[in-house]
Amino acid sequence: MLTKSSTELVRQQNSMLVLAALRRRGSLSHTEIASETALASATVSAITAELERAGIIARSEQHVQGGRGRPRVLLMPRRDYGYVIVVRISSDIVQYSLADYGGTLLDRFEEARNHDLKGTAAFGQIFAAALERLLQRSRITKEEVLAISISSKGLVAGDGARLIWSPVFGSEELDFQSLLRPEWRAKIMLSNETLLVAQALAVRAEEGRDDFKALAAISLGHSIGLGLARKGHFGELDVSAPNFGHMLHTSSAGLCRCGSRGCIEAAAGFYGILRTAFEVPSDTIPAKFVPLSEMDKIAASARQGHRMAGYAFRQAGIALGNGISRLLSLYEPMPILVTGPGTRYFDLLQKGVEEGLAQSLQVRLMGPPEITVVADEQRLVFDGHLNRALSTIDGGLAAGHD
Amino acid sequence: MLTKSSTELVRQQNSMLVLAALRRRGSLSHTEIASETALASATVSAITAELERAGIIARSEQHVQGGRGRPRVLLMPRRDYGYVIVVRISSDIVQYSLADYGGTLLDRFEEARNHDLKGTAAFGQIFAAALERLLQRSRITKEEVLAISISSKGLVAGDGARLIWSPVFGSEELDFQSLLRPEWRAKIMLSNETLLVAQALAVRAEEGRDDFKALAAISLGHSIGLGLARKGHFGELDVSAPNFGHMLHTSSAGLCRCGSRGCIEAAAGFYGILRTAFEVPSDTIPAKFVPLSEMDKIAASARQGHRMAGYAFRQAGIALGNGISRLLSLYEPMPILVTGPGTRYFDLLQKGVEEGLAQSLQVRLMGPPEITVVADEQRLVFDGHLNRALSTIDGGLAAGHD
DNA sequence: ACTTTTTTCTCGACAGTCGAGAAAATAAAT
DNA sequence: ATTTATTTTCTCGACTGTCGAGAAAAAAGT
Repeated sequence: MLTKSSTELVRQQNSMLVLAALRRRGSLSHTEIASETALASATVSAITAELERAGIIARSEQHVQGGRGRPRVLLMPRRDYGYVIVVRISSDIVQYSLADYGGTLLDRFEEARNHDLKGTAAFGQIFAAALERLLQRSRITKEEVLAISISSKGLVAGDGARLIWSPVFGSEELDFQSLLRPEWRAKIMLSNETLLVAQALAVRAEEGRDDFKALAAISLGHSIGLGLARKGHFGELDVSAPNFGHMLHTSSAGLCRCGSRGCIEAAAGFYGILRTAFEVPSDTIPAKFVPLSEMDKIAASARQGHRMAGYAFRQAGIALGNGISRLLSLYEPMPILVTGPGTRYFDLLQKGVEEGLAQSLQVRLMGPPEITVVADEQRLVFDGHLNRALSTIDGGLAAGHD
Repeated sequence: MLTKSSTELVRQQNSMLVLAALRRRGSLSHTEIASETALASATVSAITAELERAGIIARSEQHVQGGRGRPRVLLMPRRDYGYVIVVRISSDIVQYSLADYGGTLLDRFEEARNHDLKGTAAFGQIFAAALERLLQRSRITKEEVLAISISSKGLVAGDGARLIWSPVFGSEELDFQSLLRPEWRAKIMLSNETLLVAQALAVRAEEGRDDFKALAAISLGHSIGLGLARKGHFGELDVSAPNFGHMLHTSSAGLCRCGSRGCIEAAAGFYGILRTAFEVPSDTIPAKFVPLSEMDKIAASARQGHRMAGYAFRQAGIALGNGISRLLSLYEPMPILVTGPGTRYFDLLQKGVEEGLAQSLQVRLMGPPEITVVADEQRLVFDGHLNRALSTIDGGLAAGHD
């Protein structure tokens, strides 16, 4: 059932529109906002006055200039309105970053993950301590932090705060909400890493052509991640991170470290490729973590014509291709963007991917999807973090009184 | 990018709300509308007055009564505001129905599909002629028809007017928009049949509990259909019909009549089951159409312990189970509702389905989905038709002037 | 100093929702 | 028969929001 609308909601929506425009473009003048949002000049005045009064945006002093006429005065988000903490949890390190409300990076440090310390309880302590350290280094109080955006590989619950399954902690659930709630008033956001990649790529794509509909980001590495970004009925971006890596590929295939058999990851993840290449029995997990150098060696021998190594990459490609074909069968056609450390072997995977794709009616009808390799996954993840955190902050601001 | 809002849009949204409430409940009084929509009484007055002036709704004469106080006067959609034509295209017959704006069925007839007459052109002629006949029988003009809602099994294009692939016409595309556009001013809507089932079931589910999130309807028969209904961010119902039946099950499996190999349908559709049961080579399509009596015989022998017959249903179940597990991997957990003629063999399929489901991490984590058999698919399809057609008409009415 | 140009701001008109209370219409009580 | 109580519907004024037009502001050219 739909929910009722009111004049207040109109203002809220249009406020968000103005804030989003400022976010996209950094800073805009009164007239630019009007043309960007299609709002009347008078409305822009009303909204910006309100936002300014609330201390959310400010007018820049030096009016940049050229031609004649009254100089434009630029409006922009006030950088000191608050702060955002971004945490990227990966298998070997945890990266903590601090950014301001304007989206500029203020501080960053990394901590190696201690693999001896098992369990979520221990991690929780280290995590909380690191956040404290981040505050102290920049002399910021908890109250000034508006959002804490955390990412990990794995499966995130619908409420966006609980990590249900992850390669790092297995199925031991990790609830960041309850971990941080008492002390922090910031909004806690937990996202799958590849979801953030999809978000960042979708924002980029929207800036270019405006016929953007949907895209899928696939991250290749030790595990296989999928992020989906689709434009909803009302023009809003709808991102999700389905459990692609552990979707069933073939029941006859090898054991996955999640405990099931035949997951995509078990064939296309690094350890799966290694297992096939070295002809390790398919019901053993060869390594907790496969260093890139090891993968590089297998790739090199594959490129020199080594049979099993080539076969391993080929099989991985087929698993990916089949998975993508199923993805496209269950969603609409969309371009595929591939990131992650595994992209350096994409030449070896490609033929298998094509083979795996060709088998389905969907691909025969619609043609194969456009598959592009995109570099710099870490940058995309961080961009996605900021994007998501800042725009939900803006949403809350527009909604609550302001 | 989001789009701007305005006070007019507010009225539009709230008008839709009122119309939707009247649709759901048949007829409501002023106060009932107010409580149902959470709108203020004054607002309800304004909106209903407008709708009444436009001839869309009317007050019923006999005020039904009980207690004391001023009697309530009931408002309801005016049945003679316009008409809706519903066409269900199935492999053997085409059913034409006429309903009024109030949603009551006025006329219905069926025509056997002539299987000798191949091709979409011939079908187009027969189709147009049948619509004319439907008008004449009830003495209605084309101008009074507000929507023509057509359903078929198969794959419908995103624009909701073109049939891209269907078991009936293969990949010969059928564009109902261009077929009917010049003469009819009605809105042409083409939907996958199982999508309509999902729509109808979702509407039913929403009436009961209001925590409804999503559901999947699977139709078992000669082909396998999937309809997905999910509640969007703004409370609206988002239905789609992905190409589930022709999603890849296993590349090693049999030939599908779509021309690909290993589709779910090729294992779980009637002809697939028959093929396995009779050990027909897996690269031949045994029959264009398998009569139910034939399937009943196979089922009977399976229930009496015949090995290959039981195996065939088991394999079909596994294909379904794997498919559902993949569906749940790529979407969120949701209940599965099974309809169609194939449900009479569900006892034989069930064990295979469970086996096929059990193989994935998703199911291990979230538990197996709730699977329910729902009877009377044809009724659901028709309900879905009316629901969809009438609510899009209402949407257009609220949007355009009125 | 005056004009031109461009941007920003302000004012009144208009569209919508809401709460409160008036008006309407009936049943029960006197 | 009249009054009272009760319930529903309708109406009025206040409030919030958007919009177009034009005034005010602030610079550059003449």
